Amino acid sequence: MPAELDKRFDPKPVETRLYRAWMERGLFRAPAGDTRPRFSMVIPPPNVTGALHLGHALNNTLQDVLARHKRLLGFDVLWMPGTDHAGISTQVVVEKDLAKRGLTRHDLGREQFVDQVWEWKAKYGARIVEQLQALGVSCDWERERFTMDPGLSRAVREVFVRLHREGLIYRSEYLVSWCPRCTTVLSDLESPYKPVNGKLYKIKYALVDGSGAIEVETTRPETLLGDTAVAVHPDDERWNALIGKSLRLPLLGREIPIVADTFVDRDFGTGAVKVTPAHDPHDFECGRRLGLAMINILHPDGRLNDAAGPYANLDVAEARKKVVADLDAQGLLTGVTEHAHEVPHCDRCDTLVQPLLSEQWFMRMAPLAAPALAAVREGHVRLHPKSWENTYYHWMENIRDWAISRQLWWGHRIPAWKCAACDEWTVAIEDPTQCTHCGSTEITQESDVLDTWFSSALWPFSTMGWPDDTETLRAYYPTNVLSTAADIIFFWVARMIMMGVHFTGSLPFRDVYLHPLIRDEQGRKFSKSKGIGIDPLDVMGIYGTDAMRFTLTSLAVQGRDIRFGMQVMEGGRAFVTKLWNAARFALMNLADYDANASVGERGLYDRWILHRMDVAIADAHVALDEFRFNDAAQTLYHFVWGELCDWYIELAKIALQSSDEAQRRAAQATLVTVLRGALTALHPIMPFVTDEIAASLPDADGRFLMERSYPERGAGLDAESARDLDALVEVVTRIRQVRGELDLPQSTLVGVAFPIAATAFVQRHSAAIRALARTAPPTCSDEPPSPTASVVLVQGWSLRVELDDPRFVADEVRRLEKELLRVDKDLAITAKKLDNPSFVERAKPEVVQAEREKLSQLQAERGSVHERLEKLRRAAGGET
RNA sequence: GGGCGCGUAGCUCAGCUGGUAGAGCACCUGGUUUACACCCAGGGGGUCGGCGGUUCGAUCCCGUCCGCGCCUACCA
Repeated sequence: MPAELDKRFDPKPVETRLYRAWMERGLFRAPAGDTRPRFSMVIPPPNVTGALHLGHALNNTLQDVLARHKRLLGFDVLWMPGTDHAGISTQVVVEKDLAKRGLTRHDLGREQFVDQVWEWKAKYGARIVEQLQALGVSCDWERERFTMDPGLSRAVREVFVRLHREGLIYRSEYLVSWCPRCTTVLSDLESPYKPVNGKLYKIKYALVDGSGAIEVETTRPETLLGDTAVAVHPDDERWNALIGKSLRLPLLGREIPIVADTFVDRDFGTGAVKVTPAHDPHDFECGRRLGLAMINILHPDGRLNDAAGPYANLDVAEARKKVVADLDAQGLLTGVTEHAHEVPHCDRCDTLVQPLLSEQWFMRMAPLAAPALAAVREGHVRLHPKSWENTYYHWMENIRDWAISRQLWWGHRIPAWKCAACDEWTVAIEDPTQCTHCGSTEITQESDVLDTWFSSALWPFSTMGWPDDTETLRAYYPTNVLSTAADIIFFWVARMIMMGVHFTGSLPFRDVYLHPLIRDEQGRKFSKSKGIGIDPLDVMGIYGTDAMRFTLTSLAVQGRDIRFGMQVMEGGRAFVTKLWNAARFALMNLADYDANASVGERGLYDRWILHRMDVAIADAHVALDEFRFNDAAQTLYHFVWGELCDWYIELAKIALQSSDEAQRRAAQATLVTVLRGALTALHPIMPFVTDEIAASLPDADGRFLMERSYPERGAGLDAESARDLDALVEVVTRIRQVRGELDLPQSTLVGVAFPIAATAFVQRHSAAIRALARTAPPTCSDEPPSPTASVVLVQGWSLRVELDDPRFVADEVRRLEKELLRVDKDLAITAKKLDNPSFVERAKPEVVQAEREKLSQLQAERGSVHERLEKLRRAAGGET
């Protein structure tokens, strides 16, 4: 005796109950020891900074779809969960939190501050996990990892030490992007360009010998304090006579040379460039090439230092103002123009980035990039959509060394110790007690930590126990799929590939799925700082988790962003409700159903829906294999709504009320089979509602859907039966069209007459036609239609719909006229094609043949419509 | 400045290898039929951004222009 379902589905209590039950049953656990084929993924570890956003919801829904799908296919699945310490981001939020209490991290000191961050991590890391679980994700939570876990920290040290030993990690003075607010170096990736409306200042530099002056232009006039040359293009006839002469640096009076360098663009400004090697990336390169002095004019906090002479201790903005004023006063400022350009800002705190000279740890990338590039080129790693591969190639081919040190407190502290005696570095996995170079015990550890992405790059194997040769690693590494956002291809994906190849000898994953970016209704990128965004927890609260998951899945198209407004959720919710109600209908009709009794011969309609289900599930699986999540969702949606509910359930009602016990039982059994099949197929997308319904089906056995598998393929339908069903659908639809166009109410049953040739068809489907098209019992005769009949041509039969009311004649005339217009239009197009000799000659024969058939069909249709119309007009004319 | 992508019904978007355009929502009409008004049945609505080209035939291929977006870049 099946359970009853409530009139309405109430998601929340079901979600919490089921998730707990799944966990208790250990359904997400990856055993590592068994013999089934394996499928593994690592979660892109969310930052412990804050809360889950809609992008996470999308990405993790899609991963969960894959994980559950593979389980239903019989795979041993590991989906490895965890979180990321997110160096700068987390440090910044904790500092902001401290600032509310009027404290800075320096008030606490390093150790205490780091303790504070761990507290933050404990709190928000747990919250993130809760939110992921609310989404229903089936990660193996017993294996949850954090990038600063002891094991992962050991992996980080191991990698650092090995790379250092291989000469791939080195220290160097370099012009880095510096955030004066965070007082740390930023990678290129962490300092995005933003448009700024600046000014272009034209400044006059006088020649020392008094023979004239050169004008240069700059957007950052304060940097002239650090100028050590002015450069011109060697082939520039305006200036090359002056090369080698000296200029008097304005304000400070220093003598600087005029140098030649081809990096100068002769067409920009005056063709002469001031060179500030310590504060501009291009000038730095130029300075290196020419051996120019490098004068650093900045303190790490962004104020000017003593090298700036009278401008010392001003911050950059103040110094600029004063420099400009002083230049102007001395008549050296010869022009100011508006100048819009793009300037790097700190990705985390939006502060203007300053290029600054400093000693940093670097990682040599070119040797690592080569195999990673080849892996994608040769198709061993595939990006989906493929279009991202070009972006990947471009970046990898032009890869630069990676500045890996960060002047932060939160993160993996660099395992390098500096000797006070010999000034050498000792790099070691275990904390050393003395210098390996001179044996001195006067060593102190580097205070810098590693860029967050350093540990993220190891994630696929560090989470599985590397560098130990663990069972987990052997079983689940390399992983199969990585699903992530496209904007971190370089930050993360490329680096995982490089590190994976280098340290494990294997590519860390085969397929990389880049999910679409979610934007708001106006197409803006979601952003916490601008307050643009939708909280997935709100969405789940209002519409239910299944509805959100279904909606997100059906929006996940390859290569296109998603515009998300709350309104699109309605469709998902409606679908959940539809499924629920279909199940309610089934259960109402299964009260006396015995799951163990044998099922006799299934009816035509039963076999049809089983066949349709087979096709739908197969299509959905192909779509999933190709990461076409939207297609998978849509295929199943259409099957459930457009075929199961719209047609099969309506057809089944006939059998269910039938006095033929065998027919009734077959329909009951089919209903159970199809419903369970549909629920299973939808389970990866909508895990909660499907499991909830499945538990009340009469064949429930206490197992969850995930403990079962997809329905077996096979309940085939022969081609002839399929055509028979197509004909039925068309007949019913055509009758409904006539009814609809004449606005007949449901209560009006119309008479329908088929030609004698259709007798067998009518006998087979009489009950269905009556019920679905709301007709009187259909008859078969070849008599001409009565004056008040509407005639439609379907399946080659002239079908008469008796209207029994002269009032409808006018409507019918209008309907036929419209019909005639349509047929004539189609006829014209088809005829034109066939009249074209080159079409008949050159088009594929089967296409020509199809056109010919279409032509004759249309001609017959036209004849019938026309004849009918004439008759009606005559009849109408005769009456009035 | 380069590279990539997008522009299809009022809205949000599907349309794999070229053969007379689809869905959901919205809109209009009619509906309490053994689940579902978050529903059922029917309907209207598109020169597939513009212009050229290839082809018997182009939303789909090529060129170009217009309008968006993303990535990337050393014009100070």
